[in-house]
Amino acid sequence: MSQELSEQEEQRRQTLEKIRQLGVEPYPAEEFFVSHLAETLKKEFVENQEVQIAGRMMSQRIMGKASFAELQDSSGRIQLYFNRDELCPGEDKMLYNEVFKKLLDLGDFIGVVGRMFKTQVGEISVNVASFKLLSKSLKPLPLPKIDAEGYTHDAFTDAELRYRQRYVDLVVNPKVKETFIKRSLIFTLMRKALERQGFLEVETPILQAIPGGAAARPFITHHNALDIPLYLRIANELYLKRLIVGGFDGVFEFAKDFRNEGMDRTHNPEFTMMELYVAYKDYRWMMGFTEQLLQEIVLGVCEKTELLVGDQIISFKAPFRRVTMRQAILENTGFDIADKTENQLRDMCIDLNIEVQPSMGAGKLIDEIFSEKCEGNYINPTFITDYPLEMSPLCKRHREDPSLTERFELIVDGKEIANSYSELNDPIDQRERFEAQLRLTERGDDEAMLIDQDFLRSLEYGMPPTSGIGIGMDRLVMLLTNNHSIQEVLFFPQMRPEKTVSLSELDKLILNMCSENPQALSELRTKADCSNKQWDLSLKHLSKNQLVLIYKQEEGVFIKKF
RNA sequence: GAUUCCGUAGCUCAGCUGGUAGAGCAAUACACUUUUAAUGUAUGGGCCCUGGGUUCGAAUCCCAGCGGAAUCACCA
Repeated sequence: MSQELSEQEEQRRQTLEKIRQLGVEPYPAEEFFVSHLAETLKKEFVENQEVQIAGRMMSQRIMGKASFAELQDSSGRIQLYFNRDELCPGEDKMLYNEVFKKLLDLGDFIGVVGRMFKTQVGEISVNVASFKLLSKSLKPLPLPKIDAEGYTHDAFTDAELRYRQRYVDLVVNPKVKETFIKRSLIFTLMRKALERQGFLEVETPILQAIPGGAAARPFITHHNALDIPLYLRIANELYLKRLIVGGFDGVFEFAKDFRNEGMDRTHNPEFTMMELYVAYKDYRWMMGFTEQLLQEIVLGVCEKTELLVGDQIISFKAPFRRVTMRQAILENTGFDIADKTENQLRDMCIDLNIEVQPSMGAGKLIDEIFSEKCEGNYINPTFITDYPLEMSPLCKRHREDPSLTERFELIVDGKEIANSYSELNDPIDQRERFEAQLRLTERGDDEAMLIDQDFLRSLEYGMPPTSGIGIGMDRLVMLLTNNHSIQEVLFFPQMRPEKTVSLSELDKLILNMCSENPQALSELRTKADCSNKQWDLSLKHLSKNQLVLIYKQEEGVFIKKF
């Protein structure tokens, strides 16, 4: 697909040619030895030290026989000083006059050998003795500039462009890079903490025949050889529990899960969840473990337990507050949900102006009340505990109240960050709960769970008492990096595909002659003044890009706009 | 899915109640040996998101579509 080139892109291609004509390879193969990173050189300045550095040239200030440029590597930027007569000591000033001044463009990768010095203004710089083009850039980058007062001008801010072309975003917006470095650090810290406990990192299937472990709509795909539908996992819970049955004491997985639901600033179709299962523990133990884990991670990432999210200060200092679901609803609405029937709960929802559907059971109704009226009010980390039985089909009954379960969710900044159970290990109870879910499906709840027979079989062999937790990693990263949209913490958030249809003149001509009303193809052919070959090509192009529809009927072949 | 806002040069944006497309940065050319949002002079660069309509005339008004953002709904 040949896209029209802008003037600057044409110029850069011409420059590329000139470089080749000079005998310089714009994409050399060999290694360029790098001795230092920009940031280290600035932090540990040693006058006259010889260094070799590489990166993108991000600015150029040419002043006749001397010039300054900025080199950006993975660590940051450092200034380069090019002096014509030092760079080209002999008669031939080509390298400076031609290659550096004219043939290098902003964004090009160069490697530089030189010595450290400070300019008169005190800026740490590299006095370049020689340089080498490492890779030519053919597209101009957006070039935000920071002025003396620290204000950024011409910042590359268009969210659509930033997400679609994250590589550009990363080159040009250092804050974005920071976010992703922090993301990685969060994963590393969590992994280390889990390994320190002796837990085993495992991998379980992403393609599942029965999508279980959560209430959500799955993506469906198809396996050709087996000729069966397969689902992208919505959770890995049931597999991790099988491993506990198999005799591991603690297993965890950083799992990409997939849910075929709406997209907005807190939901991406694929997201990352850390799930952990520990044998012989209960949800109370897990609360203690979780608050220690999070406190440790927050300390590691932010160097303190308090952090600014939006305009609120959130403290991750353990212990976190613990509130039962019943208390939470009582606190926030004045209603007591204890011992209420489904109908009473439904009336309660109506009183609270919460929309209800006939498919909703008692559990779902309580969940609605909580998420509508309570969840948003818990800003500091809070464990909400003891959820109603019906909405927690994989969770053990509460040891004191059989209508409740031993479950908690961790709410921070009004949003769920983690969900945890004393896992249900009674196979008969588990089968009944699945069957209850099945009845919900029949009532029209398309998220209720299917019965995973093999999982039940594994429970029948016996699973030790186990506590499990799932932590929404993307949301955790959002919190710890103070980003309020999930797209900002995913390198490549899901976007609608770009329409990259480029049409030839003839394509456009034919397209303009078509309308939503079908017309005979032969009629159109006579109007279009072109060769048969061009005609054929254009039609194929247009129909391939779903711009026109060509179809056959008894009366002949017809064409219409899609 | 609903509502609101947005789509103009490589980037950031201006362009009023319709009348020949603008600025800064970037680009090109020239000058300039410690500058730093370097500077000075000159020059080039636009399917004004797409398709219809109204009009003598549309970047501008109307309709539809595409893409994005925000809010809500759905949803962990």
